[in-house]
Amino acid sequence: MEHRGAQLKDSTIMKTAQKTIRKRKQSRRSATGSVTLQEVARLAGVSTITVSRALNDPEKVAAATLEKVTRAVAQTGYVPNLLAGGLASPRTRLIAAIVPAITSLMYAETMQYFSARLKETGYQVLLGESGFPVIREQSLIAAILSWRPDGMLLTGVTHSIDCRRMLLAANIPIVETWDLTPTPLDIVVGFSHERIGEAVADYLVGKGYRRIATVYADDPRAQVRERAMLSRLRSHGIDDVVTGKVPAPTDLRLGRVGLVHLLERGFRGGAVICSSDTAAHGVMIEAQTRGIRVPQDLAVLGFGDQSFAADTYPALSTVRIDRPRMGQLAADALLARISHEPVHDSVIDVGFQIVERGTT
Amino acid sequence: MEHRGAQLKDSTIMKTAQKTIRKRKQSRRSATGSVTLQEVARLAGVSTITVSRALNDPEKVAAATLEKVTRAVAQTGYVPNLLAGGLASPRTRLIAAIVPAITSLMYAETMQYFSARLKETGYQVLLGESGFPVIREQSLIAAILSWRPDGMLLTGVTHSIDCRRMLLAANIPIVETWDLTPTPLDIVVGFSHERIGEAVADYLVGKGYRRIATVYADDPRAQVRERAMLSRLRSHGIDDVVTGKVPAPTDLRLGRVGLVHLLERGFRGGAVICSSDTAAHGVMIEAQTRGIRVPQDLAVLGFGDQSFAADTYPALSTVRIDRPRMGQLAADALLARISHEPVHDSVIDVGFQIVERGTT
DNA sequence: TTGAAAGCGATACCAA
DNA sequence: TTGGTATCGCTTTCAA
Repeated sequence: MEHRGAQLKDSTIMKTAQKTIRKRKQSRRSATGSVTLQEVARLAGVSTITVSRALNDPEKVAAATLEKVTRAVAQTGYVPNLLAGGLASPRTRLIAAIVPAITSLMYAETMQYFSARLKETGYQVLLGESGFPVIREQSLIAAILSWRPDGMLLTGVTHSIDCRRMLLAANIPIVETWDLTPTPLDIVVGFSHERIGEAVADYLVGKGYRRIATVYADDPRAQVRERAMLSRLRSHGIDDVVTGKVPAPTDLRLGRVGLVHLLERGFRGGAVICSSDTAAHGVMIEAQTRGIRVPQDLAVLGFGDQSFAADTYPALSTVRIDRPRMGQLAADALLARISHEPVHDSVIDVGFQIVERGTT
Repeated sequence: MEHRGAQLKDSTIMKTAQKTIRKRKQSRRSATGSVTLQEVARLAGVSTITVSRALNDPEKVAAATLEKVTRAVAQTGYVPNLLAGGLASPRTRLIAAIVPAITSLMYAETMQYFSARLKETGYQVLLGESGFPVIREQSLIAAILSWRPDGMLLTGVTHSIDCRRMLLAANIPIVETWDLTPTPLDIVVGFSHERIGEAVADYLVGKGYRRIATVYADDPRAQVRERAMLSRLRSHGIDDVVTGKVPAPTDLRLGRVGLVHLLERGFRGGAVICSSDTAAHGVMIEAQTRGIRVPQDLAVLGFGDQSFAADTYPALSTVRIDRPRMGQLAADALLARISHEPVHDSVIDVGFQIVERGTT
């Protein structure tokens, strides 16, 4: 009996050992069917770690070895498994980004510049949409943190307590964008919506407008701009602003509807301020349809300075936000934090600029 | 000597064993600083695999156990590591998508519907931009395949030999979109650009237009539409079409410039066909600026039926593509393939529709 | 219904 | 410059 017991034990051990050896010796395709580092290593006649180095740190490998590895890689069509790499190392080469809606040109453009900058350095961007209104942010953040990104971009600076907790617990560099706050989670790259609201008010009053209306989206940042503007207008003695609210995200139709509502509520001429260029565009179309001349009868001011507006639409003044710069600075800030470079300023104001075209 | 050898061996084994035990017993924060399954398991007083099951297959776990696990998860703020999960299992819950440009509203909208559909089933979309013109597709595909996605969406049906090889080697479900082919890599969900070109030609001729011009983007699919249209127009006896080429992606400015060029080349009135609604929009703005009446003096036909055009812009006819449907069908097709459901048809034509508004 | 053990495919650390 | 070995955190397989 005892003998049998020992026999059994032995045979179990042997089986395991054999399995391991067989596995190592085979070096065939992995379970998933794709080529592994092992296979490349075997073909090149070196160890797996050497292949890894040849791929990630070519200068740390002898020229001859590099040559052999390169050939083996080409021959096998090896594609690294970044899941395994990310698991094994403290870097995943993944950056998460959360925007309200990718169909919003403003955010899409920012993402394009952000991604382009990161791609240069071998990072992949994982995109998440928080939607309007932002309700899913928490579960979205949890889902995206599951991929263990090396850094994260957020849109806006307002986050629920739970979100803040999760983000801080993740212990990764975070850059907030499209707004400004003296107390960022980590870094913030954006501009002040309050100052824009005030600047717009001053600008219009300076141009001599007294009869003013708004078409603003139901979006927290737009609301901040509107409130600041109304407040400043009041300090200029203007307190009969006709305000029109539309749901976010805005589109041409909402802009048109917005103007219709303003007219219904008795607004006649003056200036209309919109929360986006798209809405402003819609207002202009509706005005044109009704024979209201822009800018003679009605001035229109947008926000964003979209490419469709810049230098193309003849009669739309707007507030320019330098999106390429914001996207790139956000990427650079994250990269600096990731590589532990000193970050001089954790609050970066990219500013804004009122662009006057034909409408005001 | 033999004895010593045995001793040494033993002590080595013991050291390894001790290390392992220490590790197991500790169950502290992982190297990356985040909570692991181990920690949750220890707190819940169950094994790691039970926690895994409670999270992924709740119905395979006893109610009481589930309760304990749920509490432990909440208490620790556990966020699963999907890199580890994806590495360990044949599923990564990652789907790759490659589009020419995310700032192109057409593609952005398709992606939104595609992502939304996949998010419902717990998938994360990994987005890649191939750019205009498509040159980086191969390195992009390699980079994105490094994340071992469970499936992949491509825009268009034209891929280099090397790309096809890589894609087939990846051995994952693939859906090609925005075009049609009888020989898809796997599945194709799209529409025929040839048939659109022909339909547009027939439509215009049917409306009585003889003087025709084009503003088409330097984009392979747009070119197919244009060629098919020109060919069909020729068969209708129209062979003096004034063609204008602009770089992709189109924007309002390019539309305006496009019309300017047409006029410079002697085009006077008739109909202008554009490769996108955006370009068409630009043409209309330029026309308006020059006092050319649309549609009385000039008919304009776009492509895409963007939300900015649908029911909002009063005078733009267009070719409607059902993007929500295309995005969702693409997602459904991938999901079906991933779960090995029978796929009835690997070529899905979502069709198109010429929408007449005020311009033609 | 639950658990033990063996990987998944790469990188880090240390030694040679 | 190169390689051995031990992970990374999870799921799978198989056994209880």
